[in-house]
Amino acid sequence: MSSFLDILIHKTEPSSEVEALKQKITIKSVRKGTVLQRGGDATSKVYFVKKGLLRSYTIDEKGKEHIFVFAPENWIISDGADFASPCQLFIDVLEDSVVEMVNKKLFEEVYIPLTNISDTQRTAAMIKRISVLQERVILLMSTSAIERYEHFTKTYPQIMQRVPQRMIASYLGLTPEALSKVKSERARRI
Amino acid sequence: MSSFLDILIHKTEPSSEVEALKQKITIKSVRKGTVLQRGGDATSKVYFVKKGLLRSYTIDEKGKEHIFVFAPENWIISDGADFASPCQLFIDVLEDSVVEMVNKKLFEEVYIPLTNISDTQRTAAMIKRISVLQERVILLMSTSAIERYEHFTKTYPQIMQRVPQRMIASYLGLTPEALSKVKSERARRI
DNA sequence: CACATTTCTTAATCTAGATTAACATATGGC
DNA sequence: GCCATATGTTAATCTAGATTAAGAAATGTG
Repeated sequence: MSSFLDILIHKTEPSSEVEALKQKITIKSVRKGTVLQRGGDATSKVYFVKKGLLRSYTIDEKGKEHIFVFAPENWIISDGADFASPCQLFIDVLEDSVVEMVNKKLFEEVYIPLTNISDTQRTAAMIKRISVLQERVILLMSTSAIERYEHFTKTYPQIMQRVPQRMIASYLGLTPEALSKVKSERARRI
Repeated sequence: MSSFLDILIHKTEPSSEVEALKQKITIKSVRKGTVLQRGGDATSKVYFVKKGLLRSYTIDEKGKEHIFVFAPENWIISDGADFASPCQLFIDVLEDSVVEMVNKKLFEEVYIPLTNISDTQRTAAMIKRISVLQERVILLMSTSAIERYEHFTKTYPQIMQRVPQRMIASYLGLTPEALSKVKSERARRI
């Protein structure tokens, strides 16, 4: 995946529209702990992570966080809700990062038609996304805590090294104590 | 949503390609109970439900079914896995139905570029899909059985009437007994 | 209609994971 | 290096939902 600006720079016929769009894309260094977007915010942005690590999450009525995704280098992160509705997700910064950001509405309406990425490529990317979410739903419905943990370690070994265990628990739909327990039970069994 | 054939029929400039494609789309009446596709099958199809009701689901190692989606009239149903990998889902028929079916690879490679649906429309449809899956993941991670049930009754009242309660339990990630219990507890509380 | 099959409910028991709390280790800032 | 804060572990207790089993209600079929 190329960054937003990379794609625009390589656009074959530069036009004033493309130039105007480039102006709307912000590059920003953001420090660990910065909250970029809150659940309930009216407008939402799309972030391309050039460097560092971001996450998206919800906070339930009891104040508990549930991590939806981690986004390391070269990932895009945003609220998946259609932009008509207010966003569901918080997005914040887990490591000092550099991100490109663009308004989501702009992204969907202008950025996509203006770029050279083919229809097919973009469709393939979205199908991939849907496929990952499908697997996540199936895992949540049909597997135990330890199975989900083992799946995570295999699927995202890089992220394992970079986030505290309690956040992996949160991604898996577990409390930190439960993950700790379940890991030590497995260790004992082996 | 129009059916596959409807979209092709309204294509502005008919061509031999479009005609060839029409030949590849099958319309079929299928009886309740028919299994259209099994998890592990190498190739997968995309189904448009003209009439009736289909569902997709996995079967875990213990033989337990987990329903992924219901698809009533005018819905599209297919395995969301990218077509490189074997399919994860079973698809079967819950009510005598009429479906249009097309090979998934064909659908992605040929059908999409040949039709008049704009890029933007299709992108919007996929974003909607992603948004629904995002909400499903969040619900599975952060809410109780009864909350998920109440959300389902509000979101899919039509489906409520048409499928046995044990299938709703399966969709919610519950056993039928648990759903029955949780419903009667709520009824008592009110 | 009668009988078989599927579906739903209730109740008893069990268990994975939550909750609470206390303590042990890191990690980071001054 | 010292203290504060964030993180991880363990253990005791609790609980939502699973499992098992049995019976009741509904639905379908000859």
